[in-house]
Amino acid sequence: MTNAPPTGTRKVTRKDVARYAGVSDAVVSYTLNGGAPVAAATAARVREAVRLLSYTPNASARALKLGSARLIGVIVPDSANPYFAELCKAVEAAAVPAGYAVLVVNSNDTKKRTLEYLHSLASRQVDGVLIAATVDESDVPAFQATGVRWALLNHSSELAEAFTVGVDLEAGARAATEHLISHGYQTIAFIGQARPDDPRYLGWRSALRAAGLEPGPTIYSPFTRPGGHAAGRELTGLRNRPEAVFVSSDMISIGVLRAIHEAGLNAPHDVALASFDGTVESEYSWPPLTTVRQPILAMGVAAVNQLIGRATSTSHQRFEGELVIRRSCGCPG
Amino acid sequence: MTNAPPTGTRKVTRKDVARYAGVSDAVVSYTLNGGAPVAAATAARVREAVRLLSYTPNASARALKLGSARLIGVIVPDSANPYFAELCKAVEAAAVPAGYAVLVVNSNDTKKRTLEYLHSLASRQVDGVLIAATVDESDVPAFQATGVRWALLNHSSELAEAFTVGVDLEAGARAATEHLISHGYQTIAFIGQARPDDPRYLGWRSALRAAGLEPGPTIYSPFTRPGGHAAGRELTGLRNRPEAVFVSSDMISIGVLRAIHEAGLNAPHDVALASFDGTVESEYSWPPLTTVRQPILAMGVAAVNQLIGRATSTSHQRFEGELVIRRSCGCPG
DNA sequence: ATGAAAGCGCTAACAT
DNA sequence: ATGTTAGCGCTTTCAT
Repeated sequence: MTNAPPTGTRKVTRKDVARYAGVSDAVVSYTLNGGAPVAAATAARVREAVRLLSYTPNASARALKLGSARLIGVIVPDSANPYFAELCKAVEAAAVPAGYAVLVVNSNDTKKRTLEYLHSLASRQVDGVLIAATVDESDVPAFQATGVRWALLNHSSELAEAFTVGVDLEAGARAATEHLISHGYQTIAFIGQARPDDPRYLGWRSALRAAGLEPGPTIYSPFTRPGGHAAGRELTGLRNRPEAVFVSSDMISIGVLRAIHEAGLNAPHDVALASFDGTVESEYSWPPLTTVRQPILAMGVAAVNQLIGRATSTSHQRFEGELVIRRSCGCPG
Repeated sequence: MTNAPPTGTRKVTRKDVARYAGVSDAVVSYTLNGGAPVAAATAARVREAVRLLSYTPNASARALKLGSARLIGVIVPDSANPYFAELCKAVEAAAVPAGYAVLVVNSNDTKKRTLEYLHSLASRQVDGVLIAATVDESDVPAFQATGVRWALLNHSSELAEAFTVGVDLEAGARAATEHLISHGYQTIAFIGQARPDDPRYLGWRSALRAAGLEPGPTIYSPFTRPGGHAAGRELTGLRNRPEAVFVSSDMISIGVLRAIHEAGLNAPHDVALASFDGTVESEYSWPPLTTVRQPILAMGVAAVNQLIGRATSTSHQRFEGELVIRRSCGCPG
């Protein structure tokens, strides 16, 4: 049993509606899209015909004529990652009310696929694409060459020739680390991209420095649960285990937490955590994570508006994260 | 700074390529789509022109001509729910290699939005839509009326006039409950949709009956983390707390686990759990969940094939879940 | 207020 | 092997 359209049923077009309502094709269009004034009685007849024939406008024809498919594309590394999943929903929440559909594709974090998808989206006459994948200056020319409007989502810094929206990673990391410091922990580790060009790393460093504390150990981790798990094992295996750790993402934290439990340790008692992102999972881990929540919805809305609305005046729109205190840092909460 | 296409640049069409390569429009089409044999030298010239002009075919025009946008739609209740997020990725994994893009929309579990989206997808000339939302017989006529091909994903039983794919929920629940029984637990509760038309409920019931055990308490929960949390509080508050519980989804389990921790209890020691779905999160909770893993990828592939390939002979394609043993049931694992 | 008709970019039937 | 052309369903300019 399959659901092919009943055989013999020709697709009903605008022309059928026009004939049925006794008007010209143009009037149907006017009635439906308000392109010109239509007499009330005529409009009613048209609408009735639409209903009766269950007419569905052909969006492809419309897109061809208009050069816009009322579609916006989103390129993410992994749509199943909760952070990106939430981001995509935010984009959808902003786009749908404005009459746009959202087409999400997975780059798996490869530049090659990102560019391929950008082309494929362009060919679909998208009105713009939001790129939430790792991107640097060297990618810009290729993006420009596609001719589509695009903007960078989840990008924390300015980028020449690009519109970007993202959270202030450094300030967030600093706030989280300061909170850890306020608990009195003397040695505070870092997990994530431990490089001086990573804003979270910088934030952690600067909070420590400001407090006159030596930086604790740094452990590299990709932004994945298994990556966090491995990093967590490294952490728990340390000869001088730090009292606390700033972790660069919730995803990583989830993995770290697993390693802590497996080692028979207790968080925050044996090692306290502060995390980053504020995804739902951070609320349901054990212990619940103290984390810097990104204003995901607001960022999605801003990005969509940049794409479909009039451009705002700034090239980079920076949002502030909000430290949400839960138990992993040692607070009673 | 915005990324509008450089002003004054007209979009390059097939005709430009043809002129540049010194051939007719048709030959460009033949070269690109293999509609007819083309001399090697000519083909090379065309391809060169394509490259030089960075020509991107207009998918809307193609879709209009062909009546197919090489697009498949997916309607889910919530794309940020890990189970559905993984399902969507599975669909994408099957669709993209076949040359189809995937457009995912959120119904928020309302019939109204499901139907609206079905229409909107139909108007976009999708080649089919996969519906992974709660659907019953009464919805079928309206779906049929849209004229699009559709199939039900995540639907565990037959449905007249529909093609469905889903896991054997009852068998899965039975296996999970049997495993709990094998641990020697005497009283085993149920959390989920505690109604005799829910296959998981039935599976739990029948395992208990077969073992000669009285059914433990049943607690209702929607398939969400907060729902599970509330159910978990109820569970931990019970005068005679059951020794174990079968939970209808990982999402719910995550919430239950939080309640267990908050009550100062220990799983599996104080209450053992077996769950359902096998999402990634089940592997990273504490304790990791013993759960019935659904073959998500295989189901996504099957559904896509049904939509775009030749129909298989069956109307319902049933998959078996696989019990994966972790710690929440009391196993050392 | 309504109609006629051009044309968006593409494919494919038909002709050569 | 290649060219010509009709037409997919729609919007919109220009007439009326």
